Amino acid sequence: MVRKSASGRIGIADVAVKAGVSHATVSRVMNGNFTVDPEIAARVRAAAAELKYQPNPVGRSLALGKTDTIGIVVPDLANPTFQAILRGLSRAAAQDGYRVLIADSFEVSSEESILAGEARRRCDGLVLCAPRMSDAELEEIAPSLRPLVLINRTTAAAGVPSLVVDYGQGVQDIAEHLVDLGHSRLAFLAGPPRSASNNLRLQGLEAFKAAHPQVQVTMLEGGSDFNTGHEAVDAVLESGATGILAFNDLVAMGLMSGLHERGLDVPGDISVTGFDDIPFAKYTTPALTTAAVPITELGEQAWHQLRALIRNEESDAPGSRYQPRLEVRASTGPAKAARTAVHG
Amino acid sequence: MVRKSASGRIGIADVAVKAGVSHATVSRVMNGNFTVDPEIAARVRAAAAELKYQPNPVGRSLALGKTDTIGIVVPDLANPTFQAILRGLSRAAAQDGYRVLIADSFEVSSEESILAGEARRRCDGLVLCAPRMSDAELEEIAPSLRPLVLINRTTAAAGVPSLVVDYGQGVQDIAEHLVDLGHSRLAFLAGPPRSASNNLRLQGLEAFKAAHPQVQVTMLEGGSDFNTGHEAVDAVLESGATGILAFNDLVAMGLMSGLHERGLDVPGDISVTGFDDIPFAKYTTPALTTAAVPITELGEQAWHQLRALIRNEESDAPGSRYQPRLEVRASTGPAKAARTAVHG
DNA sequence: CCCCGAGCAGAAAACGCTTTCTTGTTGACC
DNA sequence: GGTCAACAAGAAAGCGTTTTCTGCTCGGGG
Repeated sequence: MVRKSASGRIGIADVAVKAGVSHATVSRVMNGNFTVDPEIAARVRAAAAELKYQPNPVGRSLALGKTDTIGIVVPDLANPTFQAILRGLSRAAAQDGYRVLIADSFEVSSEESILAGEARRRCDGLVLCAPRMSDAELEEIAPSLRPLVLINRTTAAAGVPSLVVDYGQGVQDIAEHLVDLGHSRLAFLAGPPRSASNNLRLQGLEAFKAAHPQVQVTMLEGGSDFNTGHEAVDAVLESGATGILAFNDLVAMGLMSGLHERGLDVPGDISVTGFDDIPFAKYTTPALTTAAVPITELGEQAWHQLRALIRNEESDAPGSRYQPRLEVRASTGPAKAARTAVHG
Repeated sequence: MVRKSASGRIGIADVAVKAGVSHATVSRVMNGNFTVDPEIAARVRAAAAELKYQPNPVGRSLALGKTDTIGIVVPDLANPTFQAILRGLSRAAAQDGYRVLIADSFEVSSEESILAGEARRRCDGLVLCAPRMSDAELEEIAPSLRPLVLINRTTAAAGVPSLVVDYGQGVQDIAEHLVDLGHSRLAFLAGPPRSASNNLRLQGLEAFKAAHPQVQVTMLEGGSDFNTGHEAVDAVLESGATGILAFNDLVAMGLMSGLHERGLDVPGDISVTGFDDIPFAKYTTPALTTAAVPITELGEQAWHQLRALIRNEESDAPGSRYQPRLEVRASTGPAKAARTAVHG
């Protein structure tokens, strides 16, 4: 009848009693300390096995000052981009014996720093994913969150590496591709206003416009999901553009679906591009031209940076920059003769 | 110069010293215990604020015997179904102040029980999502994992509620729908062999076949992702079926993409159905007919069941059963005249 | 034969918090 | 004015580990 007095669970004390040794010896055996007599060690191991003893990680964490857990804060777990990052992070961390705790801020930027703080205190490190908070706030709380790795955001705070995707370059590549196909009237379906990655895209487009003054680029309000694209059909048609750069693949899919409902052909009438190259992009009809971001790898790299920070506090990791790769598929094609605004 | 001797972080002791009171009093104040003189409480609060004191959750967890964290074990974080469950679970748990720790078994069923045990020990409860392990193994470890909630799996072990989706009924509904459209030759693109939900679908199809002996139903090997569907085009065409039930929406999308490449029209030549109604299903071209599973709600309900278990150990929650809802869209249509096997 | 170092295991402190137990003070009631 | 209840705050005991410190025993060398 194995039973622990208080908690109901069996602890190190039970094993110690059963093996007729002290707590300390049990601990030593469980941690592979070789300064224990082999015969006693065997007895302890036998007792532990018989009682199905499993060390309590909370007690262990308190004594060791580490939890073998990292946290990740994302603005929206429904977004495939963040899901992919989470997946890459989780997989990489698991290989080193770390688990991941997730915190979803639901795009409420005011909650972000509290959430991040709470998560950080339970973990050995934190990944802050595309935070929506202001630069000032980020810089202020960053030091208290270290070891910290940023994704798609940078900060002036010291010792905080960032992994950023060069959305500006990516969007320029896409625009160039459309121009090469003969499109001279483009439109950009923007993303969430607070998103740093959206700003990078806008900067990229400014650079593009400067280099191609003859191309007309219309800016349209937007968001980051299907509906944004689906509901933007009217605005897109009114713009008269023949080449549409959607904020991401989801928006592009929503847009294509809306265009299809109106009886318009992609890319015959209008060319559409996405961004991210989520797995679905290859299987839309027509397959989506997009800029591929090695997003799972980003999560993986985030772990590697964080691991370096956790292991030796002073590895001032530099962070790195990822170049999207243009992925030309069937949703873009040669421009028709110049169109004028079309309704419904 | 605020600095804690050992850990570098400031603890309850620092606040106590600064406020000129004992540790106990600080703890009482921080936990809203009203048996403290208001004036002293104010002093403590001021000290805590000035030092930016934040209680260490690990110490707290050890003392209280709870972590305010729950775990979820999924077979594959890349699967949109599990992502949606995770999202619903995380959101619901967050509203009650709980966080979630994720564990991905990467479809390695032998790792599952170890992973589950480790996760459970760090948490107050566990959600086991479509576990791939055997019934025997599940029943054996279930008691040690309680409070435990199962998703898409049941067990004879006591006090373990399950949330299951009636995939059998769903697949029958879809098949009926195709028959109503005049299809008499169907094919089922199966999912992963170890998946319990796949078995439920197969049982549903058996029931369907019994009720409709005149309908021919071909079984095809499969999987759960895009590629499965894309690579199944040949097998599908050889089967001569005009109505295809894909294991899930991903497989259906892969299949539609493959059919499109072969120049076949959906639903003109072949009708295709999915399962799950992931957000993408509405935006494929043609929009996908599928069986909608309230998957995010499933995650939410999982939390509610788990919460009941955590709060009063003896609330023997019954678990519940979810009925998929047929969602007819544009990927299914009237059958053409009977086709014979077509190649290439 | 005695002393000292090495080696091994138990005792105890530490990790940071909560909570019970204890003590000292105050106020009320007889 | 004395006794006792009520109460507020400090002391200390946990929670389950790890790890340092201490002490004991044994073997070897002087």
